[in-house]
Amino acid sequence: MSSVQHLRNVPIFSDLKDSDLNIISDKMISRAYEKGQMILLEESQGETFFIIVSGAVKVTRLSDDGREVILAILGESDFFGEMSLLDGEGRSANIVANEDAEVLTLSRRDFLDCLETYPKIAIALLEELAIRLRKSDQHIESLSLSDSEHRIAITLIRFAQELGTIKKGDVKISNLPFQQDIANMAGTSRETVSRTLKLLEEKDLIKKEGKDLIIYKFDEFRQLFS
Amino acid sequence: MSSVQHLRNVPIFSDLKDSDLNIISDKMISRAYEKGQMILLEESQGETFFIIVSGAVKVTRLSDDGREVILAILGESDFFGEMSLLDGEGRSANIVANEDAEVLTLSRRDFLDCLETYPKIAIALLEELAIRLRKSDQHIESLSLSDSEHRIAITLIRFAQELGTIKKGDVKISNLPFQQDIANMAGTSRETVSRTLKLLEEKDLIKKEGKDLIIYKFDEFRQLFS
DNA sequence: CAAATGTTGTGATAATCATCACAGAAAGGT
DNA sequence: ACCTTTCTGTGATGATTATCACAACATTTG
Repeated sequence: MSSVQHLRNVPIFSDLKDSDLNIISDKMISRAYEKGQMILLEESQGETFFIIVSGAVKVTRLSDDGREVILAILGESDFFGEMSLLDGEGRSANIVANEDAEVLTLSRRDFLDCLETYPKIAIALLEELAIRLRKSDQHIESLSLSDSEHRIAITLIRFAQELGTIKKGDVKISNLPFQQDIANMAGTSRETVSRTLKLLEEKDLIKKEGKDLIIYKFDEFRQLFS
Repeated sequence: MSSVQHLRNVPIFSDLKDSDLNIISDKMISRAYEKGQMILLEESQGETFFIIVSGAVKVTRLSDDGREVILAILGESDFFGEMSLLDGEGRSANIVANEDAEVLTLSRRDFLDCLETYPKIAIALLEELAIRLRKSDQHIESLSLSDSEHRIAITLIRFAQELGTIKKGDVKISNLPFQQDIANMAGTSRETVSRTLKLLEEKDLIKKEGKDLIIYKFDEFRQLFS
């Protein structure tokens, strides 16, 4: 797929004419990262905007004692790097390739020019940030209340919404992240994730199938863990 | 203070000329709320943008079992309500007056017009949302890692940054929120907050003075809880 | 200024969950 | 196919912290 085709799939660019997309596309540089490779380091200066063409990355923060908190896992057509371009602060998070990943990058200068030239992009970006803020709020809520079973269930729901495919009310999450990553998102330990997944399976709410996970009756499941 | 004066203090409007501010100001309606009064209800349609002139509000989410999670406490010159205006989703949080509060409101229509007419506002708003997202990320981190002592300390740091006044390296938080509210932000219980504040005081890191709280050597304190 | 209401301090107890430890399973490399 | 590394399952144990219960203190209200 050409890089213009990719841009078209990115929500904040979807409103633009082909001619404008071409102009932007020409300014972008393609890069590839291997699984596990660090794409952006916390504390470094933020000078680039990234769009994911293929693969997935995780957005993390590291505590002083070296433990990792996963803020989000991003996939195809998601973008990142905009935050420090916008507010001028340093990076607030690390980005690591969670699988082999290919990205398009745009320089700070070109990105900000884009915002000025195409107010629609600015407004679309506002929408996107509003959505992310909403997700953060839900994340905060789930971490504040509730026991680990709820937190893990809510984390599964997040994955389902991002990566899941629906089939007659059930949702299948292909390539479920490792238990350690789920634990780092749910704010619990890897062992608790293991035990809880078993528990949910015994209650016939989910089913593990190799690398995939099926959530039965997704709507009811979501209801159950509100 | 006139309402134009207030607008001038709001970051997203601070770049505008007086003449433009006047135009916007004319479209705004002033409202007053008493302490404890609900300003916005979760799930209701979002049709209004609010700016706080005086007083304070808390942004909360309620879990199914009725417990309250406080996402933020906002004060003078802060604004809210923009999220559902931007992404069209329903409200994601409740807003309650935390003390008697006076606000200026702008309708959905006028707010969106503003964004189109003054691209600078859109960009300033992007900045503000980026800052909030950053704070949310920190909040998520603090809830994910760390024991209750850390979480409470970090909550105090957040208050200090929002409401505190510095005096020779110490920060004084006037009118510290109730322990129950601190607990709801830190994701812990009211009793644990009580015990932890005592503990921090015994360690000579903070001092309670009636309704106020002093954090000694704020920089070191922040270092300590990273 | 009493009474009522709201807020804080503190002990005792029990539940949840992190941690340690290790075995078994799966995936990846050569 | 074999070895190595990574990931998962599961028991035992102890630490942390929620919860209950109630007294003390503070603030508001009639």
